[in-house]
Amino acid sequence: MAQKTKEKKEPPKGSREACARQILDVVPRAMRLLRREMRKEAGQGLSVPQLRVLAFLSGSPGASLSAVSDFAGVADATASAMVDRLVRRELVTRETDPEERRRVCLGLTAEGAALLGRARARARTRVAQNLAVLSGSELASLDDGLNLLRRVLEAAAEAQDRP
Amino acid sequence: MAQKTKEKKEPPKGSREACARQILDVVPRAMRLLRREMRKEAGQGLSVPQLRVLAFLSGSPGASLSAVSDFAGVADATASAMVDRLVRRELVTRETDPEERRRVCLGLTAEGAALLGRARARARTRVAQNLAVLSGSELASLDDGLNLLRRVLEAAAEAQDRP
DNA sequence: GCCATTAGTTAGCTCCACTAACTATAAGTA
DNA sequence: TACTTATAGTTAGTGGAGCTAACTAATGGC
Repeated sequence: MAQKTKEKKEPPKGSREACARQILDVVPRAMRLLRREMRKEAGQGLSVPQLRVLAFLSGSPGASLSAVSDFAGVADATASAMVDRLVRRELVTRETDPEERRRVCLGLTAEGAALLGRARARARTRVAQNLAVLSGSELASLDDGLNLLRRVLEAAAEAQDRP
Repeated sequence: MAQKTKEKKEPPKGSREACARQILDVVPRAMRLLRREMRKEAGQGLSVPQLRVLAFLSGSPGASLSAVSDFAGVADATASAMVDRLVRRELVTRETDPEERRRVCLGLTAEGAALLGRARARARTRVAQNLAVLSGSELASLDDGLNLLRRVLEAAAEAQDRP
């Protein structure tokens, strides 16, 4: 019954372990591709995390730093440094909230918004070009898979809050 | 009526652009999860790229540095530094090939192989736990999607060689 | 008024990744 | 043979991402 033939230590096909193995293999590769596409003129000097932060701020103007760190899934200090780099490039505004003076109000500058628009569109286009090797139905399958992966990530994020 | 009401500039559903958008969103999140699972006792102090290099050397003993950089998809200098860190931790052996004295022969030490085995198994298990939220058929769909993504990555890698 | 909590920042570390410049070996060629 | 070119790695220098720990400053509760 689904007994594996003890070839090394391969997990049974279709199992969670096999899928985990796939994730461990494919996700880092995909991430590398994204980074490289970003660096190659697509991202106008923005890193992937930076693009993500800009996109977040675009959708949540006035957000606090902890909102950013929460969204990005990194420590406060990391988010602070990331935001600081963006502020120095004048892509993001950072001012203390008049009420709640420990809070900080983040937002995009005009330049930041413009750059986000360009970088986002280009990155998407570049990735889309790479997707040309798939047929329409394959594209749909990939989309389904990504949605499932998203669900897994959301569940994992929740699980991390209350372990 | 899954017709969207023209919210901003959403690309048509199921298009390559929509899928690219998904990838841009989901892959970085997934990568973050992997990194964190690795750091949290799963990876015994190994980073994701380090684990990947060890796994590669496990399957290709005697590989050269350029083989590593090729596999990892990074510049030679990056691979050299990565390998150097592993050598300093005594997880990897590095000796010059007697024939072809500019070449280098890489391999795992016993400790490296043991650590790889542990870290790999644990990382897989941790990720597999997160997959528990999916049903069997969903798991299969995710697996399919990952295989498609893998194909895209391979095509992209080839395209990068001759642009 | 004091104390605990909360929001961010700073400092110090490691790793990843890049480019450019360099060394050393090998292979080709005049 | 000597000169040149190509190949394999390393070194140096830069910058971003991520972490923890320790700190400042503001708020809120008691």
